[in-house]
Amino acid sequence: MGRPPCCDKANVKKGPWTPEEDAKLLAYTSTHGTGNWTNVPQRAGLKRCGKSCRLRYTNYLRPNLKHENFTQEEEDLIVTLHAMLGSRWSLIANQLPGRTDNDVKNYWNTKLSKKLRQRGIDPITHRPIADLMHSIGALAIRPPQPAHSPNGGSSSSYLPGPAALPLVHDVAYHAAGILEPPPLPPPQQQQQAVIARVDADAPASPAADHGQQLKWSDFLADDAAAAAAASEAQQVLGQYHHEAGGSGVLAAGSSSAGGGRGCGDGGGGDDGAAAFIDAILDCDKETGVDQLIAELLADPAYYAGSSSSSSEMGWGC
DNA sequence: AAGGCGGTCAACCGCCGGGAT
DNA sequence: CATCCCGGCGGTTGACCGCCT
Repeated sequence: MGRPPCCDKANVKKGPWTPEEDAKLLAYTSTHGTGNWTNVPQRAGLKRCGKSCRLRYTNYLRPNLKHENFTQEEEDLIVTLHAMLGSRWSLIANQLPGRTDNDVKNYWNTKLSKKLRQRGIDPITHRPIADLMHSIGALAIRPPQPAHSPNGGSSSSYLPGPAALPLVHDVAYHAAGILEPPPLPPPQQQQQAVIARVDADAPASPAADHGQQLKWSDFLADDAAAAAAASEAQQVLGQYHHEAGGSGVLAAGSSSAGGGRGCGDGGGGDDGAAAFIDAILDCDKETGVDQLIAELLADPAYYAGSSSSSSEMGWGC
């Protein structure tokens, strides 16, 4: 059962905001601050839904918002973070001062995803499209994967974390091996977090030459840049996980549609995946690379100068 | 000049997690 | 412990605009 409407839709104005409405909302927030949005329309004299007021404020009226075009550095950062986090627009926007999640989302959907596609990169997986086709062919002969979702509602929403970590390598466009989303490991193997390679013929990646299996830790240990980037994603996710209080925030794949968010009531698949994440985080702590993250995030040159930069890909303007 | 078309982006919708009661 | 309510999130929609034919 969904929630009832937050306001009486019959008496609520919809559509574009007028300057007068903006002025009222700004006047109210400047004197009373934000919060308790459900009461804001009444107190500010607006015939709007509280949600609409909040959205208008956070996406347009809020102080310190940037309204100019995205810079090359911001583009690079969005692509990098999207490769690591998927469509966690609020998380990505948090790394871009003055930008809102709506800004980032729109920019991605209208500009960046097309840029990537034009350059032969799948904007969802951040892998070369040609390699994707190859891996699709490999998947076609694999035995079917067990259903992850008990209600079948969001079977496409595998964890972005495990999927994204090797993609950090991919986003560096070093053509790491084609990796599939992590299979749900049996309990005795969860701590090992072993990922099977789909395509043994893929270009070299750490440990790629040494067998059909590799561990996340191999990536972390063998490539400092990838380790740092991966750890960065984990730290961001971990922080978000902490802030959000635990469950639910790690689910939903980068391309899941139709409200595939959250762990819901916690199917077995998500439990396994959560353990998988824990194993990665533990590994990260051991290597100590998480300390690098703050420095990397604080240094724009990391994004501009790393092999993952768009300049290397030539997709700058 | 006008209609079609695609791109952009503000706004809406439905769902979720978490705090309050 | 259960329920209600609020804020937040991501996906989607639709109005607007500029370009092209």
